[in-house]
Order: sequence, then structure tokens, then C-alpha cells
Amino acid sequence: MLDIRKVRANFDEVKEKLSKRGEDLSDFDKFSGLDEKRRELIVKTEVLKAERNNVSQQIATMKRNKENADEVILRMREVGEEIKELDDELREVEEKLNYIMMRIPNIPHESVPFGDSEDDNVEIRTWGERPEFEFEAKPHWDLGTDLNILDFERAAKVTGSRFVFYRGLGARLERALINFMLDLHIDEHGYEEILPPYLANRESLTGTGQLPKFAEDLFHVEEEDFFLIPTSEVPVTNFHRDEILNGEQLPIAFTAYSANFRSEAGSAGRDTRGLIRQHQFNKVELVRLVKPEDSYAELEKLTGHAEKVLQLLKLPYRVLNMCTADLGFTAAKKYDIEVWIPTQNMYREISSCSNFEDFQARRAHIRYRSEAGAKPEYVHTLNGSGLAVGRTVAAILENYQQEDGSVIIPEVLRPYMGGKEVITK
RNA sequence: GGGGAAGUACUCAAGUGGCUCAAGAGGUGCCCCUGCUAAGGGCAUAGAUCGCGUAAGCGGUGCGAGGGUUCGAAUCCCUCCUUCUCCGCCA
Repeated sequence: MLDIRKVRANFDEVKEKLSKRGEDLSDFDKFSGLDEKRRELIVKTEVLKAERNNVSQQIATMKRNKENADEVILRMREVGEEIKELDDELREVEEKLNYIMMRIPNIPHESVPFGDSEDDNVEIRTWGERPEFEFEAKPHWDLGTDLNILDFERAAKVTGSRFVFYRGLGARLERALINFMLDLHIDEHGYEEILPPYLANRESLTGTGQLPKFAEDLFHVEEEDFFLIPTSEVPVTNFHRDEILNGEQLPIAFTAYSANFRSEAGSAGRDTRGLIRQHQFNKVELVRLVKPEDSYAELEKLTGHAEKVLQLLKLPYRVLNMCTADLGFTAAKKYDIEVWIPTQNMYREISSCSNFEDFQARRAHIRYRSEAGAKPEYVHTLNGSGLAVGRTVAAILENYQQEDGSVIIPEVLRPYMGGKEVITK
């Protein structure tokens, strides 16, 4: 959510910046009228409430002195009615204002390239050597199925499309990756490990920005009004929701493994085969709560932590600075890390590293005091995948495949795989 | 799933409709006393948020959350949440 005072004071400038996202801003024009109406109603209602407070004291005194207060009470009854009407009107105006504010995306940072589509994302760097095969490389779903480590058919039977069974060394590879990533972030990068709930309530999803606008992307448990988390960003960022932190605690760095659940509404027909787009997938997430002045340096740091995983796995990748059209709702700036998928002859997203500035903190009420007694300020929140595990498995299978259909296990994972060096039939 | 109890500020805690627009204590901060420390004494302490105002400041909200009754609600009524506890069930 944007700062309502800043929007008020710099309406045209804010609107101009938001328009770069290519977002429909027709609702946004109603802001000024509603904001003014709101403050006008507040003034009116507060004058009456102040009067009511005073007169109620007078009535108390009169009653104590056994004086007749009927006339005053009658008058105050009318004032009470008037307050109720104004409060109702105020509530309506605030609901409308809130409706708009909760659906306005974040303002892009000045270092974000302008663009109309994903074609305008800017490649910042590439890393690693793409493998060259002397044979026809197989897609990871064929490799996984032939090696009997992935079973899409049975998952479709047991649950439905876009689910998978990992089996044998496949399951172990997934688990090895999770542990490898967590250990790296904990031991080398200084993160604290969190194992969060996989269901979150409406307030939490609103805090991180998935709600109210993107409900159709989520699985919903109606009975309890819980949502399956689409990323552990949700429970982990909301860990400190409605809290005022001590400035000395910052930066807070959490890493969390969780399963993630996405309805993938609207992506019918895309990536229908393989591990790239599943309704349920594993991910190790990085979350940082930082002081505002540090957040852009922190974004570089966080992105580096995610890249390190790919470097140690020796998987080729590139980093993109996402343009205004491809930023997502909540981010002020976002880097996507894309891993090389040989059979698709392209890089595919494996991590998204974002600085949300105070956009999520404002929604989730996460604040800090720079020193004891100082006024609370919003923290800046960041997160990034470190990494999406299923897509990492896809990348390993495809990049490390051999002519006979076996797959070499990256060296750093072997201690997590019982010392095995290769996955064969 | 069923039954009980509770939720008040940083902590503990009083408070059954108006001299409480939250008493008191602890803690914390500042000060006094003292050669130093302890003990003792004094003062301060509702954080947060919203609105008006150039500002000093003024006002609204606030007793787990949200509604309601009333001239007036921490207090009465309704719904919900959380914690503790007993019974049942369960990994």
C-alpha cells in the first residue's frame, strides 16, 4: 500500500510513475475526492464527539446533584443520531478509499527500466557455460520418467494434472537440494531457518499483497477461510506482522523451506509437461526485513545469495532487471534469475528477488524504532527464491544428462545423496 | 467435538453504567539525599493511530476483535479470536 499522505501531496507525480506500469488507473482518479470527503467527515464527527464527551460529564454531575437532566439528554439523543449517521457515511467513504488503495500497485524505483512487455527486461549478467551435447538432449520429464524418479501419470491419477510423484533417487535429489540450499543460507549467508505453516489467513495474504487482488491464484480452504500458501514469503514476512521491532534487530534474515501451492488460473496450456509449472512445488525462500536506507544494497546482497546456489551447482544462468511492465504488483524493483534449460533452448525463471520497500510493511504493519523512544517507521521488506527446487531438479536433469540417459549428480549435492555420483536406471 | 476459566498499558493488577475520558504496584527514565554503593525520597511514564493547525498545541479513537443497547460502556447484550484447563478422539 502506498502512503496516503504522499499520494495526497504528490498526486500527479505518483500517477505518472504508476502509469509506466501500464496499469488501469481509472479508479485512482477517485482518490482525491474521496480523501477530501473523508477528512471533511472526520472533522464534522469529531466536533460532535467532543461535545458529547463534555455534555455527558455534565449530565453525570447533574445526576449526582439530583438535578433534572431530561432536556439535555433529549438534545444529546439527537447529537448521537447525527454522529451515527456521519460515522456510517465515513465508513462508506473509507471502504471505497481502502478498496482503491489496496489495489494500487507499488511505485517502480528509478533504476527500473521502462517497458511495455517482458521483452523490455534488461539482462544484467550471465554466468556459466551452457552445455553442448553430442547427442540429442532429452527434456527432463522424459529423463525423469525413464530413470523412474519422476511419475507424472500416477500423480494425475491420484490427484490431477500438474502434480508429480518424486521417487527413489528423485525424491532424494529434491530433499538433498532443500538441505543443501538451507545449509548454505544458514551457514554461509547468516540466515535464520524458519519452518512455517502452509496455511495462512486472509490478513497475512493481504499483508504480502496476494489479496485482495489475486485471489484466483490461490487455493482456498473455505471452512476456515485459510489459504494454501503460494510461497513461504507469506507466513515468513507476516511473522512480525503488527509488531514494532527494535532497530538493533535489523536486518532480520529468514530462510524457509516450504511447499507452495498455486492454482495457475489462466496458465492453461503453458508448460503442461514437466516440473516447470506445478500446482504444488517446493521452494527455499529468503526473506529480509531491513532499514529503509539499506534496502537497495540489501537487494543486491539477497540476489547474490540466490545466485550462489546456481554457481555451486554449476548451472548456467542470467540475471534480469525486470521492466516496469513486468514488475509484479508489490515490487519496487525486481531481479529475475533464469536458469538455462537446454531442450527449451532458453533461460527459465528459477528465482525472483524483490525489494518491496515499505509497500508490504505498510499493509502488514511491520515497523521499527531506530532508537529507544523514536517514532516507529516502516521497515523495508525483501524476498527472493533461493531457489525453486522443482525447477532446479529440471535444470540439473537437463544440464547434467549423458548420452545413455543417466544424470550426473552435481558434486556439492553428493554428500546429501549418500555419496552417489550418478543417477542411472 | 463437548464443558469450564480467562484476555485491561512494558509487566502485574483494581475496576457491575457517570466523582476512573483506567486506581494502585512493579519496572524504566530523570532528579534529591549520600564520600561511593545499598537503602530512602521526589517527579515522569498510553504506546499507537487519525484529523485540524506554519507552529505551540487542540481534538477523536483506544480496556482481545467486531457489532449493538444508552445522553454516556472497560462495565450490559450478540458474534468471533486467542490462551489455560477438564472430558472425548487422535499422529
